[in-house]
Amino acid sequence: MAGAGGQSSSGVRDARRRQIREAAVRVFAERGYHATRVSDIAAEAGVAHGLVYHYFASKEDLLREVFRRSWSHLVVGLEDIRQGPGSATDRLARVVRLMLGSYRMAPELVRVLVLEVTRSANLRHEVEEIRTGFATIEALIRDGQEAGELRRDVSPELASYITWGAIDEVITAWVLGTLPTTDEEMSAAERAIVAVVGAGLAEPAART
Amino acid sequence: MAGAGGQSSSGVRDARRRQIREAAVRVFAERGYHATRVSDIAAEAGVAHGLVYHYFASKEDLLREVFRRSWSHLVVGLEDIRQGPGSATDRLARVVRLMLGSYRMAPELVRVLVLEVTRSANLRHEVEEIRTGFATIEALIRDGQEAGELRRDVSPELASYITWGAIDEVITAWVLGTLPTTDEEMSAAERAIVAVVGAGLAEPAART
Amino acid sequence: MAGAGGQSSSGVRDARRRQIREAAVRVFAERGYHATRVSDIAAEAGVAHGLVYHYFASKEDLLREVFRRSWSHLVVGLEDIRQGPGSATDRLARVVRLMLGSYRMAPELVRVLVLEVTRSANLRHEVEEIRTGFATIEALIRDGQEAGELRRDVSPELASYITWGAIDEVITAWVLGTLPTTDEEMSAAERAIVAVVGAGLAEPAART
Amino acid sequence: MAGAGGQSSSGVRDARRRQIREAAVRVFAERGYHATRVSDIAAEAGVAHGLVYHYFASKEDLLREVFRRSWSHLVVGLEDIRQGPGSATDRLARVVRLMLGSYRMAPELVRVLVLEVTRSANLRHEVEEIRTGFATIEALIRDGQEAGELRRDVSPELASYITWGAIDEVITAWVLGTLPTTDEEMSAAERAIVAVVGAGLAEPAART
DNA sequence: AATGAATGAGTTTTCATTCAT
DNA sequence: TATGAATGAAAACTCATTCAT
Repeated sequence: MAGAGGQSSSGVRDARRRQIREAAVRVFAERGYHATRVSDIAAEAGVAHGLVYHYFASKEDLLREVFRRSWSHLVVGLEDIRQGPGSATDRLARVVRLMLGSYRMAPELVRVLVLEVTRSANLRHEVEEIRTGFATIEALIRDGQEAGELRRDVSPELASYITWGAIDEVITAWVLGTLPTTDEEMSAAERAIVAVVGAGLAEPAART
Repeated sequence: MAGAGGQSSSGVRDARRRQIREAAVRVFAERGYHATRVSDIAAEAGVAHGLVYHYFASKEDLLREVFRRSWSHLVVGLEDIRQGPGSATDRLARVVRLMLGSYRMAPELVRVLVLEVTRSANLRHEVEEIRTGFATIEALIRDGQEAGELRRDVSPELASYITWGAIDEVITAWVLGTLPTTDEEMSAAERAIVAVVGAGLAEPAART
Repeated sequence: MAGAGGQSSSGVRDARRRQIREAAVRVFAERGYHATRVSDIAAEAGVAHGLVYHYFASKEDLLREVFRRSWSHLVVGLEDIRQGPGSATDRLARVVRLMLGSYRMAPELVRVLVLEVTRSANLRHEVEEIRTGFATIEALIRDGQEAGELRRDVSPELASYITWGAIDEVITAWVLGTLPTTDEEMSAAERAIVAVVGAGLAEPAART
Repeated sequence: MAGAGGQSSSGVRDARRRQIREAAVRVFAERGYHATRVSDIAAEAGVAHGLVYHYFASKEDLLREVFRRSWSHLVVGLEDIRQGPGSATDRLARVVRLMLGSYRMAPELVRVLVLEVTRSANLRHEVEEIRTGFATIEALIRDGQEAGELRRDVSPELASYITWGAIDEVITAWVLGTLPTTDEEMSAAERAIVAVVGAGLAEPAART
């Protein structure tokens, strides 16, 4: 009984944490981190605002948690792609698809990641974690260079920033509404990034 | 004589405005817009905080002013490049140089533009103005496509976001300290962006 | 039980609101609305100043609330008198007694009403509500005229302003300390107003 | 020359004082004393706000000055009436006419006197001076009682407050716009006050 | 005398966080 | 676990007053 109780209450605990976390994502996305009040999050989650502090140490901790949860998910996906099959160009294309796809799946979450975490000066530590994502792309590009598929006159590090920047800018444009987000347009954006970055990083001899 | 007097007192006013604006840039860059107190700006400028309100209506107004001043400068530079001589690829290279160079000239200012204004949800109206910069790059790319220099299978609009994203990401990395900012490294970054975006947007037949 | 709980917690809320409202009355009366700081009110109520904003939207809102609460009480009393028995002169006397009596009961409150609300240009909307009180007196006087008890050569509207003015001036004098407020003196003032206004408004034929 | 110069500059000084004082009256009337900024007054007068402090010690001093200037004018008028010819009732009528007439002449000024000075808790000293006005009316009424014209069962002091209150309330209503201010209506109000207060204070035997 | 830039004390208001229940 | 009342630090902003020119 204690065990079951423990489990079930642990499950309840997790459900509550999740409920609050997801409410936070929506409100952060809507109003921005700084303009969001803890009571807004609580109201969105349908709980008393004091309860937020049972589950999270602070407002910043909540943002951090939102970030970690989703970011680690992305990082795993990127690592899978890097270790997976296909040419470097194919795998880069898959990276673009993963990143842009995550916006399609959870635009509000991505909005928070893009507008709040990535650019926040306070979340230096988290920004470090973002580097993990870059590092995976960087490794993927280095692999491609060593395999003779990708040009070697550009450092893998810089190449990863350029790739990431292209993706990030498009997502930001979707988030801010400066690029349309119909399925058609989103697919076109995906193809455009793949085409430009693919050609831009390809070994000259290998360019189509 | 009255005219001269008017000018000189106007000059004093302008000098003060500028003094406060430049102090604001430094403090915004150092601590971020939200974490900056008006009294920090006043202290940095060496004036009483009340004086800030003599010259600017509010803290947000100050940020807006900082943005407009510097942004319009950049926009003019971009437009000059677009209308200037050279192949589309040459002019794209000049765009990259202008943007990255502005960071070299005034890293704190660019930091504010990049981290605060560009991503701020409150400054929607200003974000609109940012589009002007994109539009110029877009026009430059369209010109290149029509001249047969640049590939036509990517819309000029998306191409401009990709280009901008590559530039923006590198500047952000400089600002956040995740990429080194020695002269050597900054030049390497410039060459990398020019190389990758240039090749990525080039008409296949024209690729070297 | 839930109901009782709801009631009691609502009762706690109401008690706090009341506690703060009554503290506000005392401090407004003591220092005047403009010179009163929200923190003064909080201190008088023995709570943190932030709590004031838990219960009232702003300092002005608090004044408005004080006004509405007490004014509506007076208006009800006036209306009761108007509809009650007795000659018009008797009922006018009762009106005087009600108004002056309210000062005896809650001099601080009346002081706020008289010095702050009634004369404030900002509370125009509330000044509208004050007209309701006048209107009741006006109706009472009109009734008296139609019954042949009161003179008809003075409009009921002007007569109500004159009556009200006599009452208001005496209360103001009490508030400002320019007339003594011993029981004896207050009764004398009441008799004086009743006598003068009564005779002044009486139908000539009916004058004693 | 020195003498002439002194005179003329003294005349200039007086003109400036007057210019600022009259501007202050208009702005106080428009926005109320507390809500009026010194710079508003300066702007209304068309001078720099620093200049206000060359002529007046403080904002409160300015209000005090406005009050004294006009109040002493009224007090002189009241005293003239008291010492003048006619029955007590006639002279009371003249008092009403003087007071109401002053509103016709300078409504903004009267508005300041009525809404700001008379009711201000800060201007205790000035409120004392107001008593002078009451005292004159009180003396006039006492004279009438001693001459057997006015009833003796009401103290002259209370009678003066009642008279004053009737006048004050009507002026306040004009100021706040709750009574119409056409010539016709203003004359009707004057007649009403004279009729009611006159009959109310008359010796019973003498009532018409 | 005149200007208006400069000062800074003072006030309202917000909101993250704590805590009694 | 859950509530929401209570706290108080912190920050933007105002404006009377001073003062250099």
